[in-house]
Amino acid sequence: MAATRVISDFSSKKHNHKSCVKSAVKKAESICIDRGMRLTRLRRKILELVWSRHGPLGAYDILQLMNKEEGKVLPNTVYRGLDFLIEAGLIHRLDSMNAFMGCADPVSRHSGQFLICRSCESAAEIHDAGIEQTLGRDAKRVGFSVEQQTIEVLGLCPSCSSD
Amino acid sequence: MAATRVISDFSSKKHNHKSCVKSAVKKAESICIDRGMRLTRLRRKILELVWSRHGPLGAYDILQLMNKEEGKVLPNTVYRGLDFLIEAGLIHRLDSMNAFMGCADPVSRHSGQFLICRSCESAAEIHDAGIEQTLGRDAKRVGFSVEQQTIEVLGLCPSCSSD
DNA sequence: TTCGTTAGCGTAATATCATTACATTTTATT
DNA sequence: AATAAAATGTAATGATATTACGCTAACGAA
Repeated sequence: MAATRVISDFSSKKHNHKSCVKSAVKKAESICIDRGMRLTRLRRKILELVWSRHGPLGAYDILQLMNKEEGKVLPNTVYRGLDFLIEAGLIHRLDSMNAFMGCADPVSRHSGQFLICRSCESAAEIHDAGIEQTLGRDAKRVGFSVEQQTIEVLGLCPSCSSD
Repeated sequence: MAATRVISDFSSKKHNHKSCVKSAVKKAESICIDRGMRLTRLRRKILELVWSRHGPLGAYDILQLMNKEEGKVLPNTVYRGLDFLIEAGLIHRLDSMNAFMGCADPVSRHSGQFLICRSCESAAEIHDAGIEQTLGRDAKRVGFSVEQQTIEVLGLCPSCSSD
């Protein structure tokens, strides 16, 4: 049986965050080159901002940050950037909270499986291939052809549930 | 291994829809009585409208229908009704499409597992207890306490994929 | 029954999230 | 350099959801 992987855990205080933003951008650059996609300045900036939170971030939060760090930017611009990044598999969208989060494993395309803390609004991404397969099998049984799976589990993260 | 149940399938042309709305309301009434919840006229009306579509329906669609069939109603009223119905387990919210759908099995509380057709925007609800358990186990492994699971699979329903 | 409390609803305003349409600029290609 | 395609600028608007506050109806206790 395939093991469940933790793609990105709830962010701990001791991890070096700056370096993980950097690493995400580096991965993104190499992926985009490989695939002939253009990681422009704007797109890279948005990716950095998403990663800077190390957790779900709303489009308008990003907009605010952009306006602070770049010149004036309108919503549309942010959404375009986000669309690109999603398309490239560099970030995921969390439907249940209208937010976006960097993907720590953008090389292997996968469905999003998230544990979302309702208290601190942090999130962890996991990947359980078994679930993906089972869901695929279930869908097939009713003649449904799967294009994308979204799994979002709401609850309390370790640190919030110990409070 | 627990079997996967189809809670509500993609709606077929030959099923008697009127009777299934009726049955949903009847179930809802008995559930609310049992639990000491009040299924008011407004709430029942909203439940009927949700069921009348036999598929995901947006809050503002419901609002329009309310305005047609009842007097003037404002968004707030609809959302309050929807919140109640969700709370009672009588409908589910589909986060990926900002829509609401009646639950055909409101007696047994369960997480929502949906197959959503991107073409005709219909949806089927299934319940695979195995997935629910597995996800729970995965969460436990990282110390996450689950309160709610949402699974939304996007793709093509049988009739749309044969086109 | 009456009183006090709570739950439900009416109403308006506003917050939040996302897209459309079209002009302009940049980049890649020839 | 000329052209086409992709990316971005800009404004307006659309779609979804919540807050705040006041009134009324229902419910339980005295």
